[in-house]
Order: sequence, then C-alpha cells, then structure tokens
Amino acid sequence: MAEKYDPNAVESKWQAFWEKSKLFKVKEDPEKEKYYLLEMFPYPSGKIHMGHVRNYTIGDVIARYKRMRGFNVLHPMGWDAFGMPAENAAIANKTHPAGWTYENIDTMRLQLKRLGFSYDWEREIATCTPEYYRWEQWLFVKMYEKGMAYRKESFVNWCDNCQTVLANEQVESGMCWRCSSQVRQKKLWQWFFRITDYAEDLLVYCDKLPGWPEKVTTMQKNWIGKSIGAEIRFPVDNSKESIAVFTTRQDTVFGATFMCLAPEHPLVISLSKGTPREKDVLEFVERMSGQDRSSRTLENYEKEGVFTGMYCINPLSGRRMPIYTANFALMEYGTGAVMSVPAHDQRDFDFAQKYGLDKVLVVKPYDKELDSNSMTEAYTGEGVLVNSGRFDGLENRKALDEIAEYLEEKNIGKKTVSFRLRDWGISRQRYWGTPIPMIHCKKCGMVPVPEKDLPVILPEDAALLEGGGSPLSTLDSFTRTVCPKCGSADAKRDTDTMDTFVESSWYFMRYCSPHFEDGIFDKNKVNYWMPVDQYIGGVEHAILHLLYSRYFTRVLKDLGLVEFKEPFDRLLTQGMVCKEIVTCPRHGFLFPEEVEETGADSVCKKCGSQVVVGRVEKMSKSKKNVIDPNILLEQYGADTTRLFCLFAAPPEKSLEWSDQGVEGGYRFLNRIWRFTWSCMDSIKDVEPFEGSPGELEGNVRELYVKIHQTIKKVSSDIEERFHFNTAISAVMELVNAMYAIDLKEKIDPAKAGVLKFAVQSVVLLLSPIVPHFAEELWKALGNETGILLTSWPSYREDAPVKMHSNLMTF
RNA sequence: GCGAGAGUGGUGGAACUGGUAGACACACUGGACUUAGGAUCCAGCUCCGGUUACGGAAUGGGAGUUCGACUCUCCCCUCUCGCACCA
Repeated sequence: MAEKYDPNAVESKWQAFWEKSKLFKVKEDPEKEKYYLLEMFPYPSGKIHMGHVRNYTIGDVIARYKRMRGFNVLHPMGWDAFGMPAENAAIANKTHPAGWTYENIDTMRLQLKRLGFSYDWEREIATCTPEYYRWEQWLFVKMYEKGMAYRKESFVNWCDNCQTVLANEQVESGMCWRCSSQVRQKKLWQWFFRITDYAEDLLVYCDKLPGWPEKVTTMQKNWIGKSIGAEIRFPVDNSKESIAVFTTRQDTVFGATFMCLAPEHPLVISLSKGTPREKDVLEFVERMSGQDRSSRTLENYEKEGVFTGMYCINPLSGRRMPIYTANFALMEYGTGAVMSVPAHDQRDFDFAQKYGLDKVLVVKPYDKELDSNSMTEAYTGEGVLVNSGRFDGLENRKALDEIAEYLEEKNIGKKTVSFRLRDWGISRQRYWGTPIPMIHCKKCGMVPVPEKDLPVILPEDAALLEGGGSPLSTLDSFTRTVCPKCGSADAKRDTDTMDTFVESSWYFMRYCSPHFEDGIFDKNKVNYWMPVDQYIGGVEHAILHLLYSRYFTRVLKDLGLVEFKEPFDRLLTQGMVCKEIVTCPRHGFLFPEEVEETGADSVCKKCGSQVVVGRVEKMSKSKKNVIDPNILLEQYGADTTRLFCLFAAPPEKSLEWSDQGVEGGYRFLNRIWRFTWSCMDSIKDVEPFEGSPGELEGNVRELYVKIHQTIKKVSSDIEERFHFNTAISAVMELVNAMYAIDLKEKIDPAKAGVLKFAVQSVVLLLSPIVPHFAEELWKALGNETGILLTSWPSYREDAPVKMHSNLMTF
C-alpha cells in the first residue's frame, strides 16, 4: 500500500486491528484522570443518518483527543430501543417489534463500526432488554414507595392516530410531536412522576451549569416557568363557596371586575346549577371539552365565555363581580381561576369589550392620563395606584409586596409561587415499552411487584392491534396474576407501559456498570465515572430528555444511590445537517440521486424536466434532501466523511452539505498521502528534528516554525472550543507550506529531520479526525507504537504566536 | 407578542481579550505537465477606477465611544430557532 490512497483497504485493516486489540475497552483506574464522553444514543430506526454521523464524529474526535492527552476515557454506545416506530412497523409488516428492533440495531452497529468510532462495545446496552428495564421497574417501585410515582385521573393529551397519551412536552402547538396529528383531551387514570417537587431546584441549578449553552438553560427556565405572586380567595355571593385565584398582579386587585373560571373548574357546574344560566354553561363546557387544550390556546383563537349566573365579592374593593367561565382560563395553571382586571390585562380587556363588562383603572401611568372608558388597550406598564383605597398613591411595584402582606394579615390570601411545569405523565397505552410493575388487587388496592419478581417481562405473544390501543390489556395471561400481598387471585397487572423518555433518563448511569446484576448500577463505578464530562446531542432534546435526566439524577441522589445531582457537566448541542431541496415540476421533491447534472442546469432523471433548486433546510426523508452515509463510505471512506463533517462548520452551527466540499476533503487527504510517499525514502529512517530553530535556515526553518505554530493552534482549537474546522484549516496551511519545500533538490539530514517532523505532526494532529488514515501513515513512517498509544504532540513555547506573520523569528 | 442567536467575497466559513478584514476550503480564471485530463502542480480571485504604480469604497443600514471597531454602546431592518392567552 503505497502509491494510491485506498480508503476502503486502509479502513477495514485498522478497524479489524482495533477490534482485535480492544484498545477502547476501559475500566476504572484511580491513577488516571477520568473523562466520560457521551453522545446521545440513537433510536434504532433502521439506518444511521447524517445527523448521527455528525454527532458521533464530534464525540469520537474528542474521545480520541482526550485519550492522547492521557485521560481514562469512557466512551460508550447503546440503543434507545423502545418506542412506537417499532410497533407501527410490526403492524405494517406483520412481524414482531423485537425482531424489527434487533435487526435495526445490527445494521446500525455495523455502520457505526464502519465509521471507525472508538466505542467500548462491551458496554453496549439496549433499553428493550429485560436486563435493562428490570432496573427501571425497580426504580419505579422505589419511586412509588417514596410517593414520587403516583396515579391520578386527569385530562391528558390524547393522540387518536398513535392511540396513546402524550406528555405536555410531546405536544407541539396542538399536534402530536411524532405524527403531527391533532391532539385532544381525554380523561384517564394515569401514572405520574412528581417532577414538580424539584421545580425550584431544577430552576436554580440552571444558573449553575456554566458548561451548558445558555440557550438550553434559558429554554429550561422558561419551561419550568416560575411566577411569583399571590393566591387570593374571593367569596361567592350567597354561598359558602369561595374561589381561589392565582395572580402575579395583586397590585391590581382593586381593578378586578369579573372572574373567569376554566371550563373544567369544578365550581363551574355547581355554581350555575339551578340558575337560568345552567343550560348555556353546560353547553359551553361540553363544547370546550371536545377541543384540545393547545388549539384552544392559539393566539388567534377568539376569547369567549358564558356567565354562570353567580357573583363573587372582591375582598378588597367589595365589588360584586360576575363569574364567567372562559376558554382562555386554563385548569392546569395556577388554580384554574383568573381574577380579571380589564384595564391592565390585554386578555381581560378583550373579554370585557366583547361582553360589555366594566373597567376600573387602578394603575395611573407616570406620563399620561388614562380614562377607563376611552382606552383602546390594556395598560400593563408601571404607575401609581388609584381607586385602590388605602393603597392609593403607592407605586404599583411597591404595592405588589404591600398588598400581598395585607392579604396575609387579613387572612384572605397569601404570597405564592406558581410553576408552569407539571408532573410528568408516563403512562402509555402501548405495547413496546417497559411494563409498569404494579398490581391492582381488589382487596389491597395498588400493590407494587416485589423486587424478587422483577422484571415484569414484556410478553412476546401480545397481539398488536391495527388501530393501536393497549395490547397488554387484552392479553389475559399477562393481566391475570396473584396479589403479592394477600395472595388473592382477584388481581390484575397494570397494563400501561412507560414513556420511553424514562429509559433515556438514566442510561448514562447504567453504562458505568452495564452488566451489573446486583442492582441498578455499581455505586462505586458510577461515582468514579459520573458525572458525564461532555455530553453531545441535538438541541431538540433541550427540554424533554435533558430535564428528565436532571430530575432522575436528583431522585437517585435522594434515594442515596448517587452523590451528585447534575448528570452532565458540559453540554454541546450540535447544529443540524442541511441540504438544499430539489423539486421537479412533475415529480415533486427529488432525492439527490434522482437529479442529473447537465452542464449549467440540472434535470430530473425520470422526466428530463429542469429542476428547481430550493432553499437549504434540515435533511429530512420527507423532503428528500438526504445523503445516505453508506454511499459516502463506499465512495470516499469513513475518514473523508468524518473530515468533511468537521470542516464544513463549527459543531454548534448548522452544517450545509456540499458534495464538492466532500470532494475537497478527499483531495486534502490524498495530498498528504502523496507528499508523504514522495519523500518516504528520505525520511523513513530519520529521527524527527526537535532542536532549536536557530540551527536551521531558509524555508526549512520557516517550515519548522510553522509546525510548532500549527501544533499550538490545533491544540487550542480542540481543547478550548471544539473548533475542528479551524484546526483542520491550520493543518491545511501546514501542508501547503510543506509543498513549498523542494523535494527534487538534495535532501540533507537537517531538512530530512524537519520533513519527518512535519509529516508526523500532520498525521498526529489529524489522527482523532481521520484515525484510519493516520494509523496507516504513522506505521508506514516506521513507528512501532500505534498512534492510539502515542501522546498528543507538544510545541515549543518559544514559537512566535502569530500565524500569518512575516516575522517568523525566535 | 416575548426570549435567544445570527447577518462578513460568487459559496461554506476565518479573524479568540478592539490592532494588516476575507485564513482555510469550494467555485471560477489562467498557466505548467500532457495524446488527453473532470487527475496533479503553480498562480490569480471583495468591489469600483487605472495598462502599471496606485487610489477609493466595503463586514445588513444609521449614529456613537476610540489613535484605531467585524469586534464595544444605542436605534432600525432582515433571517433562524425556541416559547406563546401561564393569570
């Protein structure tokens, strides 16, 4: 193997070597500093896509770099293997989800190996195996015992298409996050995790995660949504009832002129009962319950409501306020009741305009006069209180506190904090997931499956239903059981399975002792490896997965199983992989391979029409702007594929695919290859020059200085910012400088030494990025020790800092 | 509407704490080698004017701080992402 660079030959050779030598296998070593590098594990959907390639390439480069820096690197991989696509595919193909899943895992594992990623494959886990979910069930029981897991009947987001419940996090503007169909509300008994217990702590620690992108912590903060305000009770006129409201604007209580209850609010029905309004109210509530929460909350959605026929009394102003039920009041937030202050809240203003309700101005702006009859929109700014009794003249910001205290004194309200975050509903009426290890006994009620009976195996013979629905509930052999407490045969297993986000909330801990059988994980090993030093994945998990994982880590800490509460020290969210969309006027979206390049234009291979090259968007199968990694691997090999993914953009930015860019990367590797072989005979048996530049002269000296500058630049680009694109371009500069050396002229020993140093440096610096290529040349250059066991190169501190300086002196 | 980020040649992107704007690459142009090259090597390549020397303009637009601004401050425009009747 000399003249021509043959990536396939080089790569299969070194992949076989790595596999045999088990160099990526790690164990705890107290002598070495540990580094836990983790990439988000994939769902085994069938094949690896470019997003995976980018994500895992970034991770692999860091893992390999850290190893060369002497760290004990844990770099595991596994499969987020439960989930609905397996079930859907099984229904469509009349196969079993397990078969489909394991086949996909095999395919994808091969692809990952073909890309040369340095995983410790002995730690591989698949979350659909009983060895894994057994511990999830164990943890569920622990959580149940602590009251952290509980069951309640509640309205849930229901997707008719998927026939299952969705978490709030899985509803995107009224649509199912997975299939994009309308989500509606349904009342069901569901299991929940009490994540709200940790709302405050999760929020506070958002500011203690300096290694996370601010964008992500901001999104989490918004999601948790803490509001500071007050809860105030409004007595209902002619009744013993009172209505509690939550408000952040207790400074405007005197301006509250009516009350709005969510249609689901229990008082709506009871208050209107027997009044002439009853029929209208029932009709309204009925109509609203058919609509899903999210479409009811779209901005352009018209506010509407009906009068319940009853009044309540404003506890501060004494005003008699009509009680409405209104569509914009949400049962899930606060208390499900809103004190409406039309003069100072736009929603209340709109509602008051529509139904002819009074407005009372209570905050007077500093700079203008307002009149409640002529105002055209609510005034939400600051000002001085008016029409507010004893609080008149107070600045409204100060009044927030004073009024809250006054309410507490008079025992009609109290300061309160409200969170937008709600408990995590984890029940799914689906098959391919972890069974919830609970038994419903007629006599004892809810009984957890005892530890010795775990795991509750997901039965293989369940009949998947065409229209969805819960297959376990129809499987008598599964549901029928004996109560572990009283032995009664009148007991049934819970037939729900867990949300698949539960598996991914603790997999990073399991990797530390993946085959441990005496517990969820080996505590010592977890405490050695955790927390994850660097986590890498897509921003799409900014809220769901990352928040759940932070929550689980806290639960595990409170159970005494771990000693930390934040699982991920540093987080890198890599950008999307994009490509322009190509459409044919007759055939619609076209795959890249369906387009024929004909000179200046491109045409559709099917019909010959000229195609339209559209905007650059995230690669997606539906838009057909995808590149199959396999084609790249065949044509250019893993190293070029990896090189391009890193060179085209810094990791956190989106990457625009370019076939010519890939070609350029391939050329660059060939350029190094050719140079190395063209001077191989002169440098193979020479020691690299490592002396002072003062001993050299002319362009050889310049080259020598450049090598040191390059080592420094590449080291800092990788170490500090993961900016592989500039690291690569620095090496490209060095290679260009090498080409400036005349190899036809006689090569004296000094020159040979510098050339050897140059070539070896290039190879070492690129080795985390193009590992097979580097190994091959490293060995060809006469090095006995493999590159994996070689240290990262160091540079002379006395090398001039500036890269493009003409004054390259020491 | 709220929040975050971005805007630099024909294109992707450099310029880290203010100090030669456009590194590196893609595309393009020219040359060399050549039967040939879509391989390779060398060179050119922000825009305008000029044969050259050179001059002028330029980092979305406008102002400001500074000896000096892609970088800092303010206003405006555009785009991307996230949240969105949260009381």
